[in-house]
Amino acid sequence: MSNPLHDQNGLTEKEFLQRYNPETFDRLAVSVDTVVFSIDSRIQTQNYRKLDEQKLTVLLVKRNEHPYLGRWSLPGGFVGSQETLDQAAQRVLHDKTGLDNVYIEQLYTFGHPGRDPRMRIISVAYLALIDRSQYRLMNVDTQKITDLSWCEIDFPKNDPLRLRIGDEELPSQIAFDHATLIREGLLRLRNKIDYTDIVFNLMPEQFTITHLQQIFEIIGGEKLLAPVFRRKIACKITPTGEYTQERGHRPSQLYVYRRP
Amino acid sequence: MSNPLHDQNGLTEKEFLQRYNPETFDRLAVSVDTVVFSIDSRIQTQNYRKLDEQKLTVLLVKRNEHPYLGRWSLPGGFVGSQETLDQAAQRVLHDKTGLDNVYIEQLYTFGHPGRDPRMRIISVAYLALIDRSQYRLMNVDTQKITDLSWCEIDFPKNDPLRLRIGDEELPSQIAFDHATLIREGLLRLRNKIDYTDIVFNLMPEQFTITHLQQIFEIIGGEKLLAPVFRRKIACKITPTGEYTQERGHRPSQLYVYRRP
DNA sequence: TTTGATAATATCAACTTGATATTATCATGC
DNA sequence: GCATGATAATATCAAGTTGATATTATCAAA
Repeated sequence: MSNPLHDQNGLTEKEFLQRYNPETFDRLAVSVDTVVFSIDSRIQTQNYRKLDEQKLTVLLVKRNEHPYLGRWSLPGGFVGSQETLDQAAQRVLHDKTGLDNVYIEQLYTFGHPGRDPRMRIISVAYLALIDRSQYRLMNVDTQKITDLSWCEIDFPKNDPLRLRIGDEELPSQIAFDHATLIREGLLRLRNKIDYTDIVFNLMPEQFTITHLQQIFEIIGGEKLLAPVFRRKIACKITPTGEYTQERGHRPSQLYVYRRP
Repeated sequence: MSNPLHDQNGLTEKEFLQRYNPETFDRLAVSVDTVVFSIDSRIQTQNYRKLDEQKLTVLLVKRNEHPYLGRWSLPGGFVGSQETLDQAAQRVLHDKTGLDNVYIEQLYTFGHPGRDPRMRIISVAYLALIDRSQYRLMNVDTQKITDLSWCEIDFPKNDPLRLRIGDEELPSQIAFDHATLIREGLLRLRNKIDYTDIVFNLMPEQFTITHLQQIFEIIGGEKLLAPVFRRKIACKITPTGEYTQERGHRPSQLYVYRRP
């Protein structure tokens, strides 16, 4: 729909657009990088008892290309010319990790000149949350990526962020400014866990209240009182009537998320 | 600092970067658009009494170029190749409106293809808050802008957003997707007013509690109870001992923001 | 049946909140 | 002077929420 008005060069909007030359601006690229969190629910059996330790993890890929060849980075890629930013984030996840149809939300846009040695690259960071048990990781892009790994996170309140893969501490090994992106993602998650329901994107279909509380504690970075937690969460979950089959103590009931 | 490792083409990072051609990606631009809010404290005298009505306003500019020639838009511009996004937002404000050294925070990045008819333009939106009495607006860029104006906002809770300049209702007259940007800025402000101190960026040095409460009500979109509000705000402000000189009723004390 | 583990609920004082009522201080006008 | 009408500021208080600890429940093993 062309605007009937003419500008200072006597052009209508239609004429203006036909002559518009995009090359007049500096060369620059836009990428999306995704900070994917999930819970590692590792079950250890000690004596006759089951001990399960929950870990918050973030998904990293090992780069097989310059720059930062051989380093760990977040899964990312350039924004295609015909896709929205949300679509770009979903596509990048699909192309690099095999994950589909994941909960995402835009996190922050990082644009410091020099954050990428190739050229000016502005990165729109996305936060993604998945329940690991419902997804299967795959290294789709073996040309550019040699490895995928869940990286364990330690982030107690008022303490610095620590990242670990196996026995290797790696904040300093992380490519680009991606350690900052992970930190921002964690702070967003810590902030929103109290006034939204996003945490349930990390949970399996059924879960116990104790399990849920542990995840609140890991993300919040501090211990909570069980009766207080139960009161707060009660309105968001529905009991199933089923119970866990753990041994050596009273079984705990399984709940499901109750959508508002 | 070159990486000693070689990639699949046998190149070091240094060699890779020397041969890197940025032209392999689609043409695309990044802009910043700023949503500047301020309070219009208009003072009307009726009979012997002073009535002051507060209005929340957003700064708009009237475009003197295609596209959307003659329409109102947010002040915006392209990101320079050597500046950070925050610097770009501050520069754009300076270049288009004469405002300097303003409180800003990144809001959201809008990248829908087709949001700009010229080409793919990804816009990093910024939220800015100013105390109008401390700044002077200026139309610096008369080439591209014919007018600057504060646009009045009405946004009661659970109701749609309404915008007005003088007697003209203008949501539909706003260029690009800028009505959406304004709405997102308002929702951010409404959300953060309760758990941060950003509202004081809108306030003059000294203010009364009633004045502050009115601003909370406008931004929150709902009425508040005075004693409850006073209790909540008490820890954030310091009484000055000075009082307003209003006539016809008990004078109200002036307060200043107490930084934490 | 005792022990030791975790789950789940009960109890309760301290604190916070929403709401209304009361008191304070001014200018006006009879 | 004193009643009036306006807004500022505080008082009061019941109801609700929170933090914390104590108690009870249910299981398996020894």
